[in-house]
Amino acid sequence: MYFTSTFNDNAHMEFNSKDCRSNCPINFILETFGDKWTLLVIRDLMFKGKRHYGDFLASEEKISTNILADRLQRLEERGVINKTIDPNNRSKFIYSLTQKGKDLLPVMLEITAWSGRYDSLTNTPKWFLQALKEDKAGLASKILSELDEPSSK
Amino acid sequence: MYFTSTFNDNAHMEFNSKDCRSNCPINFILETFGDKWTLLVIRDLMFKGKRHYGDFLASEEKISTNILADRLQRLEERGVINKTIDPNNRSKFIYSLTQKGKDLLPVMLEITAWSGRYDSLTNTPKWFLQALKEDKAGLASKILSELDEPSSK
DNA sequence: CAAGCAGCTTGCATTTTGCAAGTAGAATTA
DNA sequence: TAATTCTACTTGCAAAATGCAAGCTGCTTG
Repeated sequence: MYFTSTFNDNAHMEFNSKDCRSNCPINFILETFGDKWTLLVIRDLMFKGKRHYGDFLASEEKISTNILADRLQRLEERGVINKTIDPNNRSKFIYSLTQKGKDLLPVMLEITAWSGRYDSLTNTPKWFLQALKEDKAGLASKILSELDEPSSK
Repeated sequence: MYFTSTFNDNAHMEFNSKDCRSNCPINFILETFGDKWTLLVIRDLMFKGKRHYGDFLASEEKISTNILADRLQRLEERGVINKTIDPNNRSKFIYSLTQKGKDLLPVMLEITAWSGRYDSLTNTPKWFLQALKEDKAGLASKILSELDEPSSK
């Protein structure tokens, strides 16, 4: 079957740690994000304004198309992202973060801070790392408000 | 060769994103922690007072011994943990977090907060989630001080 | 000095990943 | 309106990572 559900039938079905190796919160996040690719999709949605399948494929880490399809489906199943038809082009889908996805922002920001400290070649701009130190909450709400703009492109 | 270095010869060799798929901070953390097991070892060191090889093997997620050996070695190479001989038993090694490892605490706490919000079966105690909301910094410094105690067992 | 423990290593079957190529439907172009 | 292109996948297969069991080695303990 080629058709896949555009809206999440299982939105009411919570994914929780009964389906996991343990009820540990660290393990819980690993069961969804514990691989080399999933968090890059979140990054693209959260920080890079990417919305379409082809946008994710074009990222510099070069995710392969079968892995991307698999990860997008899993993220939708678990309520982290939404998939809707692009009103401007009915052959395209728009992927976006749900509230559950947006709530990963503090995790993403702490990761960015840690990498900023320990990767001498990090591409995070100085002003961003500075803002992380001096006004994390302000930075976070700015990023969230940009996410809610009709289009960030 | 059976013998492996007990102290990190490459401590001066920084692992940075030149060896990675990109210079992105999110990708940087994935290159070390982007798998199903590594972060559980960090959790055991950070929150559970585990120190010995056998302690990690005994965790409820049941890591297998070859994977554990591989992950411990990688973490040591990358300067996230230290490996020393246990003075109480010269056939044992003690693993511990370096400063670089301890600096993952904010990431771990945000993960715990997120899972606390979205996993209805999380095993994180209510008081811990409460403390995360109300006094994150206080909670963090308490955890760090416990890490520095001579033995938390 | 024999037995046991702690920390691995090795071998092999299973699963996941990575790359290339193919497919289906909507939109665009000729 | 027929052919081509665009977008989002699916499929097949080789390569790599994982999982399990067994084995090995250097202490320590009886």
